[in-house]
Amino acid sequence: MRVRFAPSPTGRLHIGGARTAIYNWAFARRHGGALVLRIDDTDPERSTEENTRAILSSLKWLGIDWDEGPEVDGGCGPYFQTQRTATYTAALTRLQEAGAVYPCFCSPEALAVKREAARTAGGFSGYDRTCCDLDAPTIAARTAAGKSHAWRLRVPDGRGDIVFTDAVRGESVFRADAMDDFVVARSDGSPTYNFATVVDDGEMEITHVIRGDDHLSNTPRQILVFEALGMAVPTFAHLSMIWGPDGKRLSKRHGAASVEDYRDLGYLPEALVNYLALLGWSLDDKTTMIDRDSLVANFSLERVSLNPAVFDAEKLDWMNGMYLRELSPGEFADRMAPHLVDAGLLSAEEVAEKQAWLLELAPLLAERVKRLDEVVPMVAFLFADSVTIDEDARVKVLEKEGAAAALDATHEALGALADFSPTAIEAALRSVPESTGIKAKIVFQSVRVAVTGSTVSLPLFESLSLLGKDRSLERIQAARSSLGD
RNA sequence: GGCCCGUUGGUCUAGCGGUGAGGACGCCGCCCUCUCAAGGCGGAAAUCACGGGUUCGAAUCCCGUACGGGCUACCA
Repeated sequence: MRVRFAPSPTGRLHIGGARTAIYNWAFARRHGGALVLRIDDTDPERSTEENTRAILSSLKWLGIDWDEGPEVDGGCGPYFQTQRTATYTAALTRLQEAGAVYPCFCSPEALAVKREAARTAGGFSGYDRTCCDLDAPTIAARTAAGKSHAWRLRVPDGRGDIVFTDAVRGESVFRADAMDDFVVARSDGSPTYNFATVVDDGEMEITHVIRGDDHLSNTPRQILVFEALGMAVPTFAHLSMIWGPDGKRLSKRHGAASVEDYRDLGYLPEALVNYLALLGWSLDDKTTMIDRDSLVANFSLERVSLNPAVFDAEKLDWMNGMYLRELSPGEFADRMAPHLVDAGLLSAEEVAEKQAWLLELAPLLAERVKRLDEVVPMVAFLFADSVTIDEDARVKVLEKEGAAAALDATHEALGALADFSPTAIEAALRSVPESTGIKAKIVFQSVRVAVTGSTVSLPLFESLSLLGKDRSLERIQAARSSLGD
């Protein structure tokens, strides 16, 4: 079995494209087939090399490897459509010789006018076959006169219904007479999408075309091309779209829409793959966490759902948190380090120097973070020279009865410690309520606010230990002084 | 306009003629607890879009309607 993923480099790898890639990949791996990566860059206006590079790197980041394509030689290259013009020309020649296509001299403007008219009149708005039966002399004369023409595929007269069995949707029927003679080659000779993909899918011996269902309506057209070319028609499988919360195709308008966006936000590739795999496919009635191997072992097109799925960022967050918590402290530290560096909290060298310290910090963060970018605000207090105390926290905690005395007592208890480990700190702090009679909650919260500036923070004892004795005492002292008397 | 696809709690889904319509996210409550989380337990939440059939029996099969989406380009 041979499948392909054929993104067009007109943008970054979209979340929907990523899911299509994952399904193709899983299908290929499941059946021991090959995944071909082909870059459909026939749109010169919008295709860029930068996008191509970004797409490849996103796929790699997701852990999707391909058997043939850019950077991986196979027998069917090249894998960029812009480098395959000779193939399309040859295919077009075959169609010309077979009389399966004809030149069309109609100008796009004239066609647009007719199309509009036909549409408002109600009914069929396809090409009206003006140039369908031009005789050779006419064609020669127009060409000699310098008139340019496109090539259109002639839908065979008497062609019955176009029927195919979609691997996820079942039997699909399209009436051939509702199909118009569409353009296969533009007047500049370049192939259109519906022609180039078919030629390539045929030449590359693709057996299963798994793609978004925005191509469902194109399928009968493409089948006509396969037939005209005398090539085997592959099995099609159309995946429904991924929507934003408003029921519209997911896009940047909804916020993050590309794989890169999600990477930068601190999602783990394994979480994104898991989430996407289950957005439109299910293993059974209860599996929500599925790793790569199980996905490959169980993926099937039959269990792909037909209806569009709304992308639920909250569920992705939850899932990402699950994966984050499965990481070892070392792995977590490695993954979060880039975010600390990006935020300017640490330099790359410091990351290396403070490995042990980061390893202690990691587990504290892992259980309260859903995205890696959330670590930045949580650890900011550890990097700042001093801390600005949240106004609300000051009023609700520090200015309350007993807070000042608690800070005094804490300062003294901690100051006496030689060992500034979390357990030693905990013992010291727990002794304060006993010796002073101040409620434990007030003691802990006062210290927390003094040291972190907020009523919400990482666990107190560990935070103090991570901060270090000197800086902890300084902050407690500073908070205490600010209270006066 | 024409052609095509889809419709189970707010969201992702299981279901493929007989179920108390199951699970997950989210939400609410309780427990745990130095805050926040994480974790554990429990709960609310679906007249299976609507209307007709078929059948002893329909979320499941058929038809229609509504709503949503896609295609209808010398875009992909």
